[in-house]
Amino acid sequence: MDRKKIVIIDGNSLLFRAYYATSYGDASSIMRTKDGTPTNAIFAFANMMLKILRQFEGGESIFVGFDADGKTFRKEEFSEYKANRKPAPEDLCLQFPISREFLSALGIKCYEEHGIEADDICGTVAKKAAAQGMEVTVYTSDKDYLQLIEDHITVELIKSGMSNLETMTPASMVEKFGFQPKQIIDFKGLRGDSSDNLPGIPGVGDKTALKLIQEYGSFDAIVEAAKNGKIKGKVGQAIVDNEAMGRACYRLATIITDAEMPFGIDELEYEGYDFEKLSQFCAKYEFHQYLSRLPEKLKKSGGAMACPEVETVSSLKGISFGDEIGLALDLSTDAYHDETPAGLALATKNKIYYLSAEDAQNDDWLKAVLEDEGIKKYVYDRKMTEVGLHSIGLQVKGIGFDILLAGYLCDSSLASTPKAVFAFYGADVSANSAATDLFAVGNPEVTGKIAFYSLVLKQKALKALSDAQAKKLYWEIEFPLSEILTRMEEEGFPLDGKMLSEIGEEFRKKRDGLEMSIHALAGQKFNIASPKQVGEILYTKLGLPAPKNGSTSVETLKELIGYHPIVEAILEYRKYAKLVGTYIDGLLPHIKEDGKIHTCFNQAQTTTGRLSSSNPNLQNISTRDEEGKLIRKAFYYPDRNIKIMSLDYGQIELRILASLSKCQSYIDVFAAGRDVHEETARRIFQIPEGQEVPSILRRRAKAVNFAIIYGTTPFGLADQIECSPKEAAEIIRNFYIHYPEIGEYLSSIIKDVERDGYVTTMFGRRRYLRDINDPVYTKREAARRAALNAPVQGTAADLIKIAMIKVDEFLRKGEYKTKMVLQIHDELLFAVPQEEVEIVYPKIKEIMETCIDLPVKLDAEGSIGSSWYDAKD
DNA sequence: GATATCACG
DNA sequence: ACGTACGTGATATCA
Repeated sequence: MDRKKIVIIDGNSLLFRAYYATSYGDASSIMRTKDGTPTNAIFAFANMMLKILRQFEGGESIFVGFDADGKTFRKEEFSEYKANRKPAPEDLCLQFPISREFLSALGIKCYEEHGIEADDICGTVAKKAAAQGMEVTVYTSDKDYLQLIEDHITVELIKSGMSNLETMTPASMVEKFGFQPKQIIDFKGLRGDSSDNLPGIPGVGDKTALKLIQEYGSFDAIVEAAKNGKIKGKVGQAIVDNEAMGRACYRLATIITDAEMPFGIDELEYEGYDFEKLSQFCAKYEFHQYLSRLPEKLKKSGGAMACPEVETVSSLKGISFGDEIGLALDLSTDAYHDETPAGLALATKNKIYYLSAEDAQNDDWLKAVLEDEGIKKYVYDRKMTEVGLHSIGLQVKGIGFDILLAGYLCDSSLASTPKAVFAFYGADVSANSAATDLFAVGNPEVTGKIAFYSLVLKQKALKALSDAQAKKLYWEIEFPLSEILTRMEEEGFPLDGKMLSEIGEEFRKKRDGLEMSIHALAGQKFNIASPKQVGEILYTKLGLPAPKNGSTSVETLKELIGYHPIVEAILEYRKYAKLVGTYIDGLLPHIKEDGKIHTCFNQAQTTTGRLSSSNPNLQNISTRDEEGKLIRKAFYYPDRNIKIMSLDYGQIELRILASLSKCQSYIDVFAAGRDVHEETARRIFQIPEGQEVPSILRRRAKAVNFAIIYGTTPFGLADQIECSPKEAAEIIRNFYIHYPEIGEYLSSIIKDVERDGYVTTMFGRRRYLRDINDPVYTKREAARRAALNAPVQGTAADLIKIAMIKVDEFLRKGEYKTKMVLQIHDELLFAVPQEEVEIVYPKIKEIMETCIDLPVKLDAEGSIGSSWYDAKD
């Protein structure tokens, strides 16, 4: 019977080799990630592992031994031991901990222990494994290991570079060295080892040592012979004189093979790599090709989740389902309002059925299943599923779980793709299966997989929600909201393409006129849309003072107004080009036959809990610029009886900050209905009660309030309000003196994120900040600022979502014709028949202001108009 | 596909 | 000495 195989690796030895093999004598140009972390040794090390793992056929074991830092028993015994060694380069040291991370992701066990070295650990494992009947291969570049060689222990000696290996067996040992493996120790006792700073017997070199060993066999016998005068001359005398040193070198060169190990050999069998962990590792360290090079079969299987075959059927006639199925559409994810699904899949735990859209539309059995509320449908992206089914005339009831939303609540930074979400729950979502691209339209296999995983991962997803303390958020906010968003998207928002084009013509004329003037001013034609060419004209040709980063952004250009008339012209050109490109030509193709825009409200996109809007984005339609705002005139209901009503929360984030921090003076400002920026100005700039607040100070105070919410540093604030960082720091200090609870609250957030790695909103929504302890200052600081902002922005997002649910409930219960149509973070838009305005406006305002219980007063104000433009003050 | 710019809260 | 406001999406250029 074949012996089971085990591969043992001297981690330190390999990493050293890997480092020097890939630094090419020039440490400054080694491979690094974008942020500067050196990765060359890890990369070469990983390739070596790949080479080894590729030979695995199943049932092999693998283990890596490392040196721990600090003292070893050898150093204790002989202070000169390895004293000649230069410390490892810093770029290599930085990679030692990464190697542990890598091995963990790869599912390879490693071990290190204070007091002993990697060779003692590897030696012990090797001997134990061999004694248990395994075939052992040890990878190292350290020749000391050769003493371990025996019948079932082979050493792969790594020579120059990384790929050059020399296989050492008992036979090849004798052939190469002229003695047995064990005798390496005797050899070292005599000859010493300059690399470990072991002197051995002075005057005894390779040849003499070899001769003596061949003649006498062992170090002991040689000493004995020398003492008896059998070894003549200087050599014999040197052996006698230096016996103690020789014995010490002998001991030091001896690898310990009976060290204590807290694990058994049977625990080292390779069980495969953790796909998710490894893909995160590869992303983090930018090893973009690595995963695809690993053999598929080495992936740790996701348990009992092998995906059954997909059977394409034309009808569900004769097929019965239990009370739970997975359901998925064959529909591309970012265009579900533009296209209809090619088909759909229904999954049970052991069977998947696929129907083309056409067959589905004509199949009464399918309709019965879809409309049976008792059959719970588990889906990935409930909103898209419903919209897609409706688009081919199918109704669905009993959608019981949306794994996309569940994944989002567990980790808001999770990509909203089936692949990322299923992988998050431990599914095997390899890219190299037959179906390459998840969500490729017209692909029954992929659609089937999505249906299947949506079904079988539901329990895990529920458990994860529970662990993340996000069950309430899920069942009371996100899941009910997804149904509301479905209706909002399907309802759409009217846009008059003809009127939009007319408005656009004005913009186009102005843009084209400006283009002519700019070319005239520059004395040449160039592409004004190209920042590169603009920079060349401004900073090279016209000699305007160039900023050090070469930027041509608004902020930069505004500084340059007055140097040359071309600057203002470019700014204006940019404005009209943006309006035409994004809001005229960009919106027109999105108008559907019903004269409406059907945006997509992405519910699992932002890291803070906000929604986002896309295809097209209706959350960034111009309003600050007067001309840009004209775009909003084209959004109106052709039925002039239907008005557009907007209600928005005033100062929502500051109110939430006041609540979260329980800052009484801030709460009081809102309770009294005062202008918060003015009040802040009064306090931090000490303006007496009776005196008016100068507008410049109100502006500054407003910037300070924002700075607090955004976690700004004095430098950032200084930049905003154009003062010195010193003054800005003084202002911020002053702010915290007047609002101490806010300072304490923000400090507690930092403590939270440093301890937990995440922060939470008032409703428990988490945001993980994985960079919070990153060694790179800018990354760490960015994470800090995001941590300070996330609870505020996220709580505001929770709040308006709750308001939406309650407003929707009110409108439906009262059977109003009023429809909620858009959400823009702190604002809700409604289509309201004139006759309902008087009833719904005050009621919705009330719901928005009272839907959650806070120590601070909330304020929702609204306006109504015939167009979106007119529904604004 | 990455980068710069700019629209919104 | 560094580099410095949070969260989005769409468009154009350029490699």
